[in-house]
Amino acid sequence: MLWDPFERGCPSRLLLDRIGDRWTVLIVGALADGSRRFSELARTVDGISQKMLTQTLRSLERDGLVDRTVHPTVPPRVDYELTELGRSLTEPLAALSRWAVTHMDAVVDARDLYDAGLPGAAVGPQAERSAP
Amino acid sequence: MLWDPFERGCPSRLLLDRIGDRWTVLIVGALADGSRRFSELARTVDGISQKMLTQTLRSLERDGLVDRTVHPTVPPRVDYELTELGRSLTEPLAALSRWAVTHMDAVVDARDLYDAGLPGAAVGPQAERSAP
DNA sequence: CGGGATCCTCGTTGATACTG
DNA sequence: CAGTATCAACGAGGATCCCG
Repeated sequence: MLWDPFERGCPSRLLLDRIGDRWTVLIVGALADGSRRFSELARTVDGISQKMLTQTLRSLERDGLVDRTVHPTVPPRVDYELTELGRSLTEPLAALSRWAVTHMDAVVDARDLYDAGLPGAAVGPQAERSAP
Repeated sequence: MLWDPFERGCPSRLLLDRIGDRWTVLIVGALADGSRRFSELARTVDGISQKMLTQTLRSLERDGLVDRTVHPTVPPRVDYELTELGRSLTEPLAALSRWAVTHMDAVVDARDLYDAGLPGAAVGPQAERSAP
């Protein structure tokens, strides 16, 4: 079938939403180099609530990106690991993260420039005090 | 400076949010092969409201990813175009889109499997009808 | 045509508390 | 430890109207 994220109702747009999601990027990143426990993920992805962690992991599991393994020990222990499909997503997402980190400085500069330029608003030559 | 998206307050996490954003991916994708007018973008990115289009374009402009050119004609005409910085983001985002489109089928299958497996819930061997 | 400004409303998210 | 459940609330996002 033909998928097109530019189309309103297309499932691929929803999928794109999910994989570009704030937490997804970080969780998949945290799982990139091997299996991790629930609590490890919670610690690695700083600031995530258990709710969002659980919820996001469930989505990833449902979409076949993550395997969930429950060890019947006490206390309970649950391991999460990327599937083959999940590993194929690792590179694109890592590239995105790398872009953000690499170009953060440039973006900060651009913002400063933009914010500084707005108050004056007169970017072009002699735009001010022309009409009385 | 050292940027780390895994840290709670780090600006790079916010930046990652923005570039992974639903509309950003599509807008940058639409601008990937050249300058586009506002109305063209609105038509290309199916289902976006003018508010979100304007808002997202402003963010992209502020972050130095997009150039905005106003032609003083009547009726007005505004062109948007990726900057050098913006073009550097094109590939990572396109890769993400490609991943979504390419693996959509696999994800659909995984979902079907997951949804079908949940009702029974008994994945392991002989888990059912054990306790009366 | 390209927006700016408003209003309003869902949904996502985060705290909190309880369970196995 | 690893969730599930519930609740409150903030904010993203859509619809609408108006202006240059």
